[in-house]
Parts: sequence; C-alpha cells; structure tokens
Amino acid sequence: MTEPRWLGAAQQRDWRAFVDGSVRLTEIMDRDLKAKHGLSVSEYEILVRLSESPERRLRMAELAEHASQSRSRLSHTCSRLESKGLVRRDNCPNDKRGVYAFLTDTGFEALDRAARDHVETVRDYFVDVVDPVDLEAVGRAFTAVLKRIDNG
Amino acid sequence: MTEPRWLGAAQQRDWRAFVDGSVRLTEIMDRDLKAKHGLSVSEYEILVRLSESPERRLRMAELAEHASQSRSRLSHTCSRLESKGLVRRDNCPNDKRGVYAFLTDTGFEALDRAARDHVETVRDYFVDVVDPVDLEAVGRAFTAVLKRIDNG
DNA sequence: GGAACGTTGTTGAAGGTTCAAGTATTCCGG
DNA sequence: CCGGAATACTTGAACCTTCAACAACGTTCC
Repeated sequence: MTEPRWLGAAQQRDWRAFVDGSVRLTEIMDRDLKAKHGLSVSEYEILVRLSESPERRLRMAELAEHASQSRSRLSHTCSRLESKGLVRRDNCPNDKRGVYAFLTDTGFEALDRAARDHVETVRDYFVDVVDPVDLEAVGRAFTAVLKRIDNG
Repeated sequence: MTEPRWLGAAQQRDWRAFVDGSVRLTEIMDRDLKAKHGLSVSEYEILVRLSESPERRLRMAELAEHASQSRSRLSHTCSRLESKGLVRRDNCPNDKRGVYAFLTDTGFEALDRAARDHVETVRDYFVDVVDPVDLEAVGRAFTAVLKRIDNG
C-alpha cells in the first residue's frame, strides 16, 4: 500500500476548525430552534425550501434533494410535520406515483416566527463574528465542494 | 416585535452554501468510513482524539469535550467501541468518579487504516477542490466561530 | 399490449442520539 | 468533619435516522 498524502499542518488545522466549528454551530442552531419553536434544523430546512417554492409546494423527491435528506427520512419527518399541521401532502395529478408536500398557513406562520429568531442566531454566532472577506471565501469554498459532489 | 436584521443576498448565499455543503460533505465522509471501515465519523473522531492524547487515553469528560459530543452520547458510543475491542475503559485512580477511556492496540491499528482512506476523501472532496487562499479563510472563519462559542 | 425495468414514495425494524433521571464521589462552607 | 452543592459518568426510554424491502406507477421497446 502506498503512503497516503497526509495533510499539511495548516491544511489540517483549517480542516479541523471546520469540522469542530460546524458541529458546534449546528448544535447551537438546533438547540435554539428546538427550544424556541420546537423545530429541528432539518425540519426548519424543509419549511424554508417549501416556502421558497412556487405555490409553496414541491414534489417529495425534489424537496428531499433541496433539503439534502434521504427520501425515507423526508417521509418520516413530513409525517411529523403533518401531524403538527405545518405541512400537508396531496397526490400529484400528472404523476400518480407522485406526492406534493406543501406548506399550510400555520406552517408559514410558524416558519416566519422561527426565521426571525434563527437569523439572529446565524448573525450572532456566524455572520457577525467572521470577517466579511472570509465569509465570501467560505461561500466560494463550499460552492466548490457542492460542485465537486454534484458532478461525481 | 422589532423587524429582524435579515441577511443580505450575498451573506445568505454564503451561509447556505456552507449549510448545504457541510451536510453533504459530512454525509460522504460518513458513508465512506462506514463502508470501508465500519466506523461513523463520530466514532472516528473519538479514536483520533484518543490517539493524540498522552498515553492514548483521556477522561470521558475531556474526550466528550474534544470530540464535541454530549457525555451521554459518548458513553453509549464508547460501549459500542469497547465491544468492538477498539477502546477500553478503566477507573481513574485519583478521582473515583472518573473513568479513563483508552485506545487499544487494535483500535490504533483500525484508526491507522481508516485515516489513510479518510485523508484521501478529505482531499478529494474538500482540500483539493478549494482554493488554498479560501481554505485558510475557512480555517480563520471557523476558528472565530469556535472562539465565539467558547466564551459565551 | 405487455414484459422488463426504472422511478416515486412509504413502511417497519434496527441502530444511534437526546433527554431526564439516578448513583457515586468530590468539594466546600460552616 | 458534616451536610449540601457540584461534578463524573451511566442508564433507559423516547425520539430520530438509516436501511432494506415493498407497492404503485411510468417508460421503453418489441
């Protein structure tokens, strides 16, 4: 077996900062949303994506894609969101296999309330503590990562 | 209620790129480690932290801190790692409440094998696709986030 | 038309994480 | 040195995610 190309000291430091930072940051977002609004980050993400879609609805598969979740996970989570009254599902007329998920008015209101707090947390723990130049770099970096992941 | 300070378009784009990118990236790391070595990322992290500690051992509470996990979660995960023979636990002589977790030789070997693959994945999906200048910025950004989180 | 194959979405069970106690020990003021 | 408060770790149950299997429908091609 050939010797792997280990990371340089700086690369390792940067990579670790990201791993640690993102875990802890997500944890904070999660606690915050859950405490104030009874939503997990992934539930929140689902509501956001729906709210941004035309007519506030999306096919399950698309929603799963947008929210970076497996279809199975989305099914389960949607069931929960549905029983909370934030989301509803309907059959797709064109494709009888298909299902539309859409945001209810209650869901939209809940999202609106949650978003107001969430954006403050994002500022508080991320946007406002990171140098604006570095923030742009983070954007470029993860856009590159996403591109890498998307085309195999 | 006062109007929240919403994020600017660019800030939002950058923040989202991070959220999406980190979720998908972690998912890849997870699948990769699990498929090739039967380890989740969080198990891997535990082994790494132990391997870097003097005498390859750490108190449970410190390990939890280093690995960004709750103590409860660490207890459960350690039980699993212990049953795989990668980690063992012993009472702390000084503090009878305390427990040391330490890496077994088997654990060290498993980590060594896993790390060789893991570093390739990290390069493949992150380090090698991100501009070196941006990589440093990511490091700075998340170091700032960690600092913010640590001092309240 | 229909056989073979791919897609969509759901389900239940297995596995992992969180949460709220619970036990054991140490710390510290009086 | 005693009793209350704090700390270390574990446990079990509730909850969430993953995984494999499945039912239902669409697509292709003969």
